[in-house]
Amino acid sequence: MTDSSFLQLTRSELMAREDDIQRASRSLKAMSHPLRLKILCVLGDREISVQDIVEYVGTSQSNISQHLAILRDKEILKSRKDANRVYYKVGDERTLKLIEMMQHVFCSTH
Amino acid sequence: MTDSSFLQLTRSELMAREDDIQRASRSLKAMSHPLRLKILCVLGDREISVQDIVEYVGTSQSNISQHLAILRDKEILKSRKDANRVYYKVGDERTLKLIEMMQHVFCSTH
DNA sequence: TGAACACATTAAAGGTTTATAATATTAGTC
DNA sequence: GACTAATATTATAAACCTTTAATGTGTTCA
Repeated sequence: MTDSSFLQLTRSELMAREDDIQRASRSLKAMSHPLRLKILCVLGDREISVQDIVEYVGTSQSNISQHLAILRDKEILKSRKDANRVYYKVGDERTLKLIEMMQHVFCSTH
Repeated sequence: MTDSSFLQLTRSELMAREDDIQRASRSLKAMSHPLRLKILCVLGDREISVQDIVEYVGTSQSNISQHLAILRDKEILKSRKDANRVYYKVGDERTLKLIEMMQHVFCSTH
């Protein structure tokens, strides 16, 4: 091993980096399931109800609900309850940017 | 369901979209394991040998080799053999951009 | 040629994730 | 209060992923 910026890090900087890795990989893992990625693409910057997500994405209500729970737990999505329905949207601006970047990298229509 | 850009898509556009989703989620899944993400971060835009990756990342040679194989299979990394050693680097510019974007979203030092 | 190095492959045990089906909860309507 | 609609939860079996340990392959160098 010759030389690296890694070798110049203090112990606490290394641990922060380790934390970032753990947090990032948890989030990415949450996003990397085909149905969950489809949910994110369908959402974009819109807010959509569970039943509409079910129709767009095309699987059972129970299945969608579990995938939404995973995305909510990892704070990738936020939900809001209005009367009978629950509406979901992407949690913050940076996550939305990341989704756009992913579309840019992976989608044929770009 | 009220209205959506999705409803205006032709069948073949929908299938292209489905393909994008499958391809993207396979790639993201490959990137979302903590060790593999760490490999990507360590690499950045450099080209590094397997043994150096082992030292930076900190697990067994066999384990690193298996994770590298996954990243290579999914075309996230490219490898080049020089004499005794194998060097890895990120496969293309867009993937590199995506990694930078991820760091921007997830790393405390940004 | 043989020893040592760098890397890849394989097998197996353990853990995690997923879809499905069944059931529960909460809110609105009659 | 009973009924329906919308969403969440739970249990479970199957599929999948990960690490470890052992072994294999190719390359250098004495």
